[in-house]
Amino acid sequence: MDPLAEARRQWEEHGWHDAAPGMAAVTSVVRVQQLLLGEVERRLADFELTFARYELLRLLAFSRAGSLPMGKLGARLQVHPTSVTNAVDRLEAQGFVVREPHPTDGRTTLATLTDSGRDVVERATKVLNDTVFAGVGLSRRETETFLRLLTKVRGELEK
Amino acid sequence: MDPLAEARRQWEEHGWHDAAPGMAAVTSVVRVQQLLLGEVERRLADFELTFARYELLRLLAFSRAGSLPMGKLGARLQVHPTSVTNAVDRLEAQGFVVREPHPTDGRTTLATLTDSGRDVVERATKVLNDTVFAGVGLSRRETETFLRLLTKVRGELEK
DNA sequence: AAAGATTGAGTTATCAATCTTC
DNA sequence: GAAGATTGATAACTCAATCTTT
Repeated sequence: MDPLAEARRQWEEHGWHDAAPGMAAVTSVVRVQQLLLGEVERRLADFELTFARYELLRLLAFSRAGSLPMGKLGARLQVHPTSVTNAVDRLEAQGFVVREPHPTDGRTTLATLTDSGRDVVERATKVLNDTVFAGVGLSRRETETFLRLLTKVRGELEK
Repeated sequence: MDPLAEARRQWEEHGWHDAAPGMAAVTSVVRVQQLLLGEVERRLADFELTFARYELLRLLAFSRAGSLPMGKLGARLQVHPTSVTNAVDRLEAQGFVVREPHPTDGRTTLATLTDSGRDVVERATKVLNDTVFAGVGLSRRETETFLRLLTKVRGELEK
């Protein structure tokens, strides 16, 4: 018996008809995220990376100089400044990035990709692309619909 | 500029066409979960509950006697045994549940809802139903499609 | 030996407060 | 004073190891 279907059944049974689909959607998103993130992090474990640290490296690798201000990283990844500090601490200890002073603004510090960091992010991307991103269990058409709906929900919540 | 759209653009630009939609889907799910859970927990903060603890109380309130074995809770909520111990520790300190020995099996302990626990979960449910679950930014029809796709992804990942 | 639950160590995220530089 | 980043405290989750009962 599926716990989520059961929860929705209970919601209907209590007469909460207006809220039942939304409850099921929220609970499903939480569960699917847990499963997807788990799968991704299992793959990344070989590289001693979490998804958060992987995303940070990925972003640096996409940038022109392989280097971005801490604040910019937080804005693009949509995480708190503290999380960036934490992640960069860890990545620096692993030798994947280094901290450098900003050339003109003494307040900001730059996180810069090392050769080792560029190497690991390329290898990790290849693995994720092949094992997880290539197939999330939906057809191509379904995936696009799924994305459209996710984007719509996101739009509502971000404004 | 939307960070997620930008990420997908980069993926396509690097020729990772097969993986781009999946990457976007995974990243979107992670982000939407973060936003939805944030919204839910902001509402639950008034009751000093997290979503995990709310779900546990909700499950107990649905049960016949308002009482379930710790292990059963973990199975239904699909979380680790340690998480159940943690959550029940906290809920017990808050006076929302009590631990009781199982009548016949000396190994298992029961988590039992108190009157105060039943009261708080009913009030919290009303707030969540009205403020979050009632509208996740999708039409009724879109919500059902969204749910169908989430269930399909979940099915793939859970097997 | 296996099931049920807990403990303790290690990791990560969040929040308020702080420090430096603009 | 405000922006950028860090520190310290707290909370939550995961994992391996442990303890009790079956």
